Amino acid sequence: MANPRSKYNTKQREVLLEYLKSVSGRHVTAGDVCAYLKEHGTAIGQATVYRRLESLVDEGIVNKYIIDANSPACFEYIDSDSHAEGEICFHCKCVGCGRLLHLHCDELAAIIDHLYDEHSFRLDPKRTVFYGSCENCMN
Amino acid sequence: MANPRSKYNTKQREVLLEYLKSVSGRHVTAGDVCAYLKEHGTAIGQATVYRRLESLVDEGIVNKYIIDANSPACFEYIDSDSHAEGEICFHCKCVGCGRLLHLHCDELAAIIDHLYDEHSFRLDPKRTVFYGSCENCMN
DNA sequence: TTGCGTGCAAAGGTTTTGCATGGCA
DNA sequence: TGCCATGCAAAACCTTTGCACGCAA
Repeated sequence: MANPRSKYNTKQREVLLEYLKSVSGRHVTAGDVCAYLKEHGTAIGQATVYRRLESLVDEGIVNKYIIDANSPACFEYIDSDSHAEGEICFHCKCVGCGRLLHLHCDELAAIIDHLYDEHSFRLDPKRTVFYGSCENCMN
Repeated sequence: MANPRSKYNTKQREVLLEYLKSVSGRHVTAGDVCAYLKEHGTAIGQATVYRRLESLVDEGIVNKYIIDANSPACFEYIDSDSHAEGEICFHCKCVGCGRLLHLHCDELAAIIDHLYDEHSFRLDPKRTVFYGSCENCMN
């Protein structure tokens, strides 16, 4: 977990950021990035993908989500719009089928305040995943 | 992510649970378990450790914590005290000091209904851990 | 020119899986 | 007796690292 803050503005960094912006709102894994870029003739070495991704996280331009010990980490470009509005994304993981739901919900966001005010706990939505069953998997 | 709910009560399961109880309050990794049991002449195959650990999580007897993508998962026995009849218990894990808070709170319980009614997601509080910072570690 | 950035391949570490054997109920 | 559980080893998986070369400033 070093701190590979980027000092140069390389083509690879640009391509990567471009792609992340183009899928803004969705979560992608390092593998997704590699696959997509390869298919589009702008391939980047996977080591570089991981290194730049990490540095973008350090720079606060990209968010990193850890869903599960055995799922790859997810990355998401932080839209300056939704960032300004302070929009918070919650993650629900179905233990049945593995599906991941992304929720933007004010009512859920309220629990952050509740936890803070009533329980002196500052919830970090980036690290927190709700586990349960999705529509199709509950029975 | 299969569902290896245990149906038999084997010696291995007992040994594992025994150990987890003995370190109740601390969290241990699968590797810790293997190492400890080997040193104490009650070795269990590592595959079994992983399988039983997962089933104990399914049974709600043990919690699983994912602190970081590249750290091994942590497990912790859930004390039956905080397990009061039918009461719903939420777990908050401080990423700073590792402290684990058990919360019994109706307002939090309400999010289960909310997720179910509005988002068609059935939250499993036994599997879900809230990550963030506790009173002492936020700054 | 100076170092950081890149790419390849290989290593690393955790967790899962295949398969034959053993054990609970 | 019928399954489930176990154990070993090997595989799978994501991610990091070593090293030589390339490139930004």
